[in-house]
Amino acid sequence: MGIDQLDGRIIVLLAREPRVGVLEMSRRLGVARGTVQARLDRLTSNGVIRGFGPDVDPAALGYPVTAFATLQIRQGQGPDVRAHLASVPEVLELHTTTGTGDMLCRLVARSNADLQRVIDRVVGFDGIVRASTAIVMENPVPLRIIPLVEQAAEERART
Amino acid sequence: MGIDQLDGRIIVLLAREPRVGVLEMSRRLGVARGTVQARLDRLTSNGVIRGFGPDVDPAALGYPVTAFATLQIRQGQGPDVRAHLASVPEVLELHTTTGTGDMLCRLVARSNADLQRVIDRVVGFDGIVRASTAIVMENPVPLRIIPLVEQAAEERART
DNA sequence: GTATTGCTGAACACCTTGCCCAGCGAATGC
DNA sequence: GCATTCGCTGGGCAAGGTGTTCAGCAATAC
Repeated sequence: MGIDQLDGRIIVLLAREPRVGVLEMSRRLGVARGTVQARLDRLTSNGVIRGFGPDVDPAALGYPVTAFATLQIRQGQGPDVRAHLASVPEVLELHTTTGTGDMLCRLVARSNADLQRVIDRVVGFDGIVRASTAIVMENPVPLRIIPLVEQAAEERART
Repeated sequence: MGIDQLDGRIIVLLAREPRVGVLEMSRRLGVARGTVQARLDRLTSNGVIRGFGPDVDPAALGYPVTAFATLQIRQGQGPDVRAHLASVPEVLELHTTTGTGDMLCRLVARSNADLQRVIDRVVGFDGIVRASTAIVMENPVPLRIIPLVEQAAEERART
């Protein structure tokens, strides 16, 4: 487990310029093409790189409102609630957290008014006891991984 | 704004098999290659597709613990707190939410014990009044976009 | 000392990409 | 009604990348 410096540089380069090919990467990194290919194969089969899925902006799709909802679940209703939430397209993400029956989910909606509809659909399910919602106003740090990758590569280097 | 059915099929196909090229996509979708290229160009310049960055799994990097922290910020300290949090690699994401001075951030750590170190670093900053943390136990719905894309394409189709 | 592992540099055929073009149907504007 | 514009089609072209394999070599492990 873990990545070395070359792995780190590959991931960072890939994150900054996803369009570069293997050959171009090998040129930029100063290593052989086969090396980059082997590293990439290893990183993907390792599970370090899950995939290269397109990063879609919900706002551009017509869903500019994001919110986080904390749900309190009745004991034993977890599986049902999960299935219910998974069936709602506006639920982008769902986590179960510490504490009895607590879940945290990320929602999107077409507008603040539409958010009410989404929340009603989300909480309108037997097994959800209580819900509290926080609407996102700004996103100063969008989901990122580069700093963590660099730190992981650095720490490995000191070994 | 918005996407039509072909756009939706392109995004979904791309999300399921990110490695396919433009030519292969055109074959699978039954349209001309130039069409797929034009749509992709439009989707990326539209901002619907932000990029194709590698999807890195923090757990495989050695950070298997995820948590969400809600922070209460002292009035006027917002910008400073943002800069501080942005400088912490373990902060993967930061949102400001409704309510006075509230922020929500996603953290990762090497272990539960390490999480304490991360939290100390995060909250050890003037301007953060209070923090409450929820540790993620399970992730029944990982970050997803396909259902929303399909819904957006469907709704557009009915126009 | 020997085997193993990982990187290098090169070669090969194959295929995709990026770009161009003319034609055509449908929607739009006059 | 008629002309224009727009998007999709299907084709062609040169250029370059990909997937794969190979031998050589250095560092490491046994």
